[in-house]
Amino acid sequence: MLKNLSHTEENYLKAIFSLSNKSETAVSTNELAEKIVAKPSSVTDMVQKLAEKKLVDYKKYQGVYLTSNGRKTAVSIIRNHRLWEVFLVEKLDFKWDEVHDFAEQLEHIKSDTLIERLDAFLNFPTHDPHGDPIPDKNGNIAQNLREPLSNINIGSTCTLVGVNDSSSKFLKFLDKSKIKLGSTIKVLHKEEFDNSMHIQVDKNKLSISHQITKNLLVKII
Amino acid sequence: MLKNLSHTEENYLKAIFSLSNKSETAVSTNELAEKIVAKPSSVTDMVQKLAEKKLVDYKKYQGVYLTSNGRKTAVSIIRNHRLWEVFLVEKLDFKWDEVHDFAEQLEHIKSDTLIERLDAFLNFPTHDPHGDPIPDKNGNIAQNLREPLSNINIGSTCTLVGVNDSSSKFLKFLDKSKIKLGSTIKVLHKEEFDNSMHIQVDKNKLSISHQITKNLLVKII
DNA sequence: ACTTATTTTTAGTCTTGTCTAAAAATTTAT
DNA sequence: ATAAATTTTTAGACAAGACTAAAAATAAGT
Ligand SMILES: [Mn+2]
Ligand SMILES: [Mn+2]
Ligand SMILES: [Mn+2]
Ligand SMILES: [Mn+2]
Repeated sequence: MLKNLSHTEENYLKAIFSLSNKSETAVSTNELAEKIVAKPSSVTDMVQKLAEKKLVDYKKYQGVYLTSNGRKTAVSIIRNHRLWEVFLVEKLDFKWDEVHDFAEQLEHIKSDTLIERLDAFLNFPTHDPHGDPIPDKNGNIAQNLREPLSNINIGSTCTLVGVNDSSSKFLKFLDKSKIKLGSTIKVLHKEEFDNSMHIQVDKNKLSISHQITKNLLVKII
Repeated sequence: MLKNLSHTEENYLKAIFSLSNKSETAVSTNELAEKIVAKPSSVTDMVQKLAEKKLVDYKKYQGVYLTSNGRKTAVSIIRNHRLWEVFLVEKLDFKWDEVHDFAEQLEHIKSDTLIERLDAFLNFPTHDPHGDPIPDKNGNIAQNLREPLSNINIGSTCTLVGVNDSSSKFLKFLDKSKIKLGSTIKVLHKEEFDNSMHIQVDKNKLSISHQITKNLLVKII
């Protein structure tokens, strides 16, 4: 079913998947180049190659879409990535800000059965350490309804279920502030002029900038 | 300390290491080509590249030796390989004949701390599922004294501690014959004309060919 | 010692994935 | 509607890693 692709090809598919989730329109050469960190000319080359392999639909100057096969491949790699991240945090005691780069390598391990065994070993987790849903083996992704904390009204209470920014810096800041997945967050006050918020996280009260609230994904209780 | 090498370069170092353990002399281009499954001309190219990187000592027509750095790198990859094999067997319930190809990929994961965490998670195993010693983090390899069953005299009793052939076919044959690591083997009879042996393995008696006895590594009790 | 046979190296080519520079298409601005 | 700015594609080049064919060095056989 799924072809044998190079790490590079797989990374392109993953990047196209993630960009096409944001915009719903075709992914442009330029944005893909920025995501992959390569020149647009290189992207054009690769995209033409992926089109030949029927992994993307591509028309000159019109950007690129994943085909059904392309999407399946991308989702499978994301499944690998997130399961390995769970393994690294749950079993090897890494912190949630340490695992992404390892998973970036481990996601490319070619495995018929390995990833299913890993899934079972981890007790079929539904979310990775950053709150992102783990696609099931058929490629279905649970769509959790979640929105940035910045959208939440004063007085409402919600639970932290994810983050928009998985950078080590951001995650370490959250650790320091004792904000973690599952934390109960109550919006105490919203500052008009800079959109900062005063919130209560579990027992603690603190103020956080708009920059932060945009990147905290919550579910209203 | 250890450079960033391609999978290919690492595989060459591993191959040179394993061949130079057998022969004690320089590794020839031809035997390396056979091991790697590539043409001798390709091997010459790569060996010259590794020599530039000071990972091997190489003189035209004289074969190749690992430098201290080359050996360190090779041993580190072997450590990775064997630890991942333990993980796959102990934690993911794979059989000992199923893990080699996965480990062949996993051994190349670049990891400062990952492999040390894995080691701890597995409780610092000393041997892989095929009885091969796992190098410690400093690159020291326990030299277990072991010899082929074919060397053992009639009447002697020994323990199976390793195999010379880790192919799936051989390992499955051993499973079928209820011969496993740790089994007690007593040599009941040696057939002169074909060097086959009649042995007792734990409770069972059976006859096995020279082909088999050469590949069973034992320690006399 | 000389001739074969074998091993090893060189020379030249190919594929993958990248790059720069320049051309072409599209979009934006006047 | 035309010109200017931007995006995207093409053309040509390069490094890594492999290959084939041919040359050079070493080893074996008489
Ligand atoms: Mn990640
Ligand atoms: Mn990747
Ligand atoms: Mn192995
Ligand atoms: Mn390998």
